[in-house]
Amino acid sequence: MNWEQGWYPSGQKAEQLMADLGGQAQASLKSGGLSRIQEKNRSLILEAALGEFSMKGFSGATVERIAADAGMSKSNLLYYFSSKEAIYNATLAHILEVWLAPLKTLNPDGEPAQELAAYIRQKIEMSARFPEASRLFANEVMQGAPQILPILQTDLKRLVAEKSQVIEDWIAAGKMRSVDPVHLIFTIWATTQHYADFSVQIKALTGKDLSDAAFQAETEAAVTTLILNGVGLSLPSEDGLAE
Amino acid sequence: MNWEQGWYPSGQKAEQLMADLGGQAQASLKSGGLSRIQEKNRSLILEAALGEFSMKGFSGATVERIAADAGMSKSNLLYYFSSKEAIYNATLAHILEVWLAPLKTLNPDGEPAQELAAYIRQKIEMSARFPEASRLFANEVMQGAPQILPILQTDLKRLVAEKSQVIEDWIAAGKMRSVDPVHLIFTIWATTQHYADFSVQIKALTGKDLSDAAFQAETEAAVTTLILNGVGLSLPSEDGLAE
DNA sequence: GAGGGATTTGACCAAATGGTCAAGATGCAA
DNA sequence: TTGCATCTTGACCATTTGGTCAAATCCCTC
Repeated sequence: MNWEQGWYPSGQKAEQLMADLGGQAQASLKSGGLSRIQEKNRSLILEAALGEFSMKGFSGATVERIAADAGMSKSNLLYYFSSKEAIYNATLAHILEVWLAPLKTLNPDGEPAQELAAYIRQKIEMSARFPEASRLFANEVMQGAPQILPILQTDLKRLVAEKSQVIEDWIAAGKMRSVDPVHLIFTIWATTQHYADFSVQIKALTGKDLSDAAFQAETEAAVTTLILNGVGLSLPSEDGLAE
Repeated sequence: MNWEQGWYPSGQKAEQLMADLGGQAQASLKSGGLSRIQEKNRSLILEAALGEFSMKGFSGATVERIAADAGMSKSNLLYYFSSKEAIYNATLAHILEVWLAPLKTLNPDGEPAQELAAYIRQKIEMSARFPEASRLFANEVMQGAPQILPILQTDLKRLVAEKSQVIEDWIAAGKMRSVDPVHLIFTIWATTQHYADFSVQIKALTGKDLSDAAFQAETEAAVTTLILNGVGLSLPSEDGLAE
């Protein structure tokens, strides 16, 4: 599979990618489950792989280093995952679900201001807690999404369409200013993920990043205010006074 | 220089990085200038390198491929640039100047709405015309900015501080809502660059990207409106009616 | 505690890749 | 044209790296 030269996925969908994760190393254990050792080692590997892939990208990461980080030999790692690409896919699948989860919670029956604020809060929380996941995802997409393009085109597209409709409905109901829902979603993604992906730059310029709780709160407030105002909304402040 | 393992820059500043670009391959030509052949080949190499580095990242790009894209042998390329790292640095320096230029045009004496709108327009224009530059920059920063961290900490920090002051002054003059200028700048960077860096995802979801003139216009309008409203401003619409 | 599958590893291999070098080709000034 | 510096390249080298394999060790069941 000619990865380096620009390999393109063969039509696999989210379910299949996810399945990679749960599948045993090589059809072991008569029962379908994973042994305790397998469970532990796979988890160690995925954690180490996330660190390496997010920091160096696919090409820059080495199997040897991932193995060392996971506390085992390269050979042993390749006993659990058949190739570097398999580790990468498993890592990607592992984070994708949790990464896209917040958008799913956008509730059509809620109030736009509350719902959008909650979404932004969750996304910033994700950027603060899982910056590596954000960078891995960014890396994958920037390289042309060779692995997850089909997922973007199907599952994510469906999700975005669904939530765009929610926003359209809010607009139609006169609950918020008329904006293109897709651009609104892109803006929220861009701003919130920026604080994870560019944390080094942010730290170079401000001296802080999202690992600082105060900075996280400040960021959340700034981004939330800006975007809510941007779509003609505002959040009731804590002491009950409109801003 | 142990790049792969996380090489960190030795305190070079923008001027030095820039100098790399203009310096001759190996102290040729009695006069300081570059020969016509040198000029042409360096330019071809930098163009090819931008394409490769932005698409594959530093590790993923190969000298051989860059040379092929530039229409010459690997050996010849290494006659003009002493190492892969040197090509990378030259490429980075080459784009950095133009990439940061728009912010410098923010005029303290202008009106906030006009000035910010113009800045956003320029940034989106950059993302549309030079998406590779955006991706190269994003890649570099995401990997920890090993080459340009000193520039971020000095030149860029100074520039951001200066322009933050401009925004503070606008706020103090009652010309716009009180916002944290740094977060505003980050938001503008994040949103505008997102359309370049994540163009594959955007195309997967919308069917278009900034290479489509109509989509570019639509994006510019959406982002400008959202951010200006976000800071309590609005642009007089073309037909003279307030929106 | 014996047997057998599961786990682990070091030795090894082939391909890719950054870089060197000497030799040849080309352009240019006198 | 001649001579010299510039330019170009193929052959070659050392290292890195993804992946294989057979042998050992561990773990669990009977």
